[in-house]
Amino acid sequence: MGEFTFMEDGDLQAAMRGCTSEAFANIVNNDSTTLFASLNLDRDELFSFPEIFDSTTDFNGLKEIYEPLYPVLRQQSLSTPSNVSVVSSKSIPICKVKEPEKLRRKHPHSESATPASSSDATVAAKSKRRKNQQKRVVKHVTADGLSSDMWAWRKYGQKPIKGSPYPRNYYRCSSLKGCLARKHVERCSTDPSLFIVTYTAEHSHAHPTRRNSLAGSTRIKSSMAKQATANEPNMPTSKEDCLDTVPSSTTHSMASTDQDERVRDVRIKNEEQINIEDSGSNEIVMPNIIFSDDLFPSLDDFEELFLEHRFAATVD
DNA sequence: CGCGTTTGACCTGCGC
DNA sequence: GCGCAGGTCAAACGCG
Repeated sequence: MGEFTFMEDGDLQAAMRGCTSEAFANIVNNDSTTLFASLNLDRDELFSFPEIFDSTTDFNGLKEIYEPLYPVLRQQSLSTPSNVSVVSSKSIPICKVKEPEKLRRKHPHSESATPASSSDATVAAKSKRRKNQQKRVVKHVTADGLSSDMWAWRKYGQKPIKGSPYPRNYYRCSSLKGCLARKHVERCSTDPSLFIVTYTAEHSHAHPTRRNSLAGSTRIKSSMAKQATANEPNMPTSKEDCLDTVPSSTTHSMASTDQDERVRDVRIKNEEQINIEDSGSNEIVMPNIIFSDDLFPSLDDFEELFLEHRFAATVD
């Protein structure tokens, strides 16, 4: 915490508030110089705190990033309702996502679509939300992340997507007949190691028990992983290879300890709670998780993630 | 036999 | 109104 004494809380808050989409775009482009200019920050000053910029590709990195910021951000969130964007480590992979314009058309009620001018307002007024544009949860996950989905899904369609070399797969919940939950999975065209998973509607039934769902969905998972890696010559395609992609927390879960199960539950919850109303133009990719910029998790969400991870780390 | 995927056809929303 | 693209349906087939 002492590392931040150089910066008054107000300065930090200003910096965080100043992390607009423009600044975020600079992060996306790894343009730190422009980023610091847009944030009105001294680059050298910031780089004197390497823990902020150290390579972090796991949740420990998230902890390292967020822990020093937490009290300040928490205070700010309590005092001001304004949006807060948290600067991610520059080493966290960033995935440029879908066409913003198209998304605005499809999700005219998203914040990013707020008309800035009368002409924009006209355009926005012309746009109509699709009938079935219900609440959506967009996640970017790795192949491992795909395997950790505890729901039972049945594939009902596949479509080639314009502009993407990879097809989109459509799944519906097969745990209960009549459940309206849907999801579609497509490989991120800019980062083939990532998959864009979009959930629509909600399950009309309780979450299947962990063990049962694992035991009952082995076939689903392996086939999903197989599909996920289809059209990708560098990815494993055999069933054995696919099983290799299942994270250890899942593969050994059948005979895991309660401690393991608790940690796994925290990890699963971390993924499940990234609820996004509409997808945005830019997203920050965490390991198995990606946040849309205009849907950036609220500070409360981040706090919960942080506390849960802290707990998980303690258990570990 | 039950439950899964595959895949072409069909439906629907949206831009022009 | 037309065409395009995304989303869904359903028959055929495969697997355990």
